[in-house]
Amino acid sequence: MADEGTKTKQMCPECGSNRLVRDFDRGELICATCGLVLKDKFYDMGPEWRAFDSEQRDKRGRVGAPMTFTIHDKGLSTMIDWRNKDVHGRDISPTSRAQIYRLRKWQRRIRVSDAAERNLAFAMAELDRISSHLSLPRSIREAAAIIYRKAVEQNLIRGRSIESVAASCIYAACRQRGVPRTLEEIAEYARVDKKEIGRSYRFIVKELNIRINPTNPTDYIPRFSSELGLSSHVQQRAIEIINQAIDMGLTSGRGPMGIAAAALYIASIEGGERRTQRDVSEVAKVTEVTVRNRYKELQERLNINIDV
DNA sequence: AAGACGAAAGTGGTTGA
DNA sequence: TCAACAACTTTCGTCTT
Repeated sequence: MADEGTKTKQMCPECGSNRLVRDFDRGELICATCGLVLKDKFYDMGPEWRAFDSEQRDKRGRVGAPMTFTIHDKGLSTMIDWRNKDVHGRDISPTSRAQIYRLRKWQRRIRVSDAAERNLAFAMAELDRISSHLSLPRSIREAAAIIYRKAVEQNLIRGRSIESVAASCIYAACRQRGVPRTLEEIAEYARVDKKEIGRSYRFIVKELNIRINPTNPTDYIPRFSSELGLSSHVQQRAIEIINQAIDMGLTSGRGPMGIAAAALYIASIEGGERRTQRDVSEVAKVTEVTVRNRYKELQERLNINIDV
């Protein structure tokens, strides 16, 4: 519903009234007197800065979660009274009683479909917001939206927050397309914690029978190594190490990020571009201890010697 | 002083009875 | 539903460069 009578300096070109009203749900500016729609995009949600890679975007982004778009009708909706009395308290005639009964029925129907629409719109906005923060390609966002719609169709949202389901759809879409983002990264921008997202994710994947390959640690390498400023040579070597590790079955049951981190650590030292365990563990979002454990293992089993 | 190391205790999720 | 279990984290003291 529209905000009540936000007065602006502008005048309606149709009727000359200055009672222009903003409808935030649709992003429209409307004349309250004659109903003319003046602009259908009075705000621009896009950032005023440009970013050329995800790091820059992270640094420049300062958009937080909106606080008050969750109350679905902002308490402004009208309800037809259940009593069969008119405004003067008199009984309503049987003929108009039947009419009013039909009106009530329709109002109920419209209101629920209205709420469903709104929830969907909210979820889509949430998908957009998160995926733009993570610089995800359009195709992933679309995939996430499709998953979300399926979840709605099968009534999987009930009992779960829209936010957590939206976030888990993004996670699922990323996993499906081999563009891995960690749960952490998604949780950073979603208004739900990692645990919640993980729970919804598992549930939805199970219920919708989405087939998801186990994450390959090599998928993380390009992103991590670019964040560490490592050369493509080192990057290549890290992938090589991981593939060897996979062949020897060293990766099963291990967290893919830990493996990726360890391989990058080894490769960076071999290539003379040493990064500290701390640096590597930071971009991979694991602890130094994990990096250490993994890299000790890899070093031992693959007979890699690092002379410092 | 920073980085690397490893022990020990704690956490959250999976599995199998 | 519960306990055992593996992977990973947190924390902290010690060693190395």
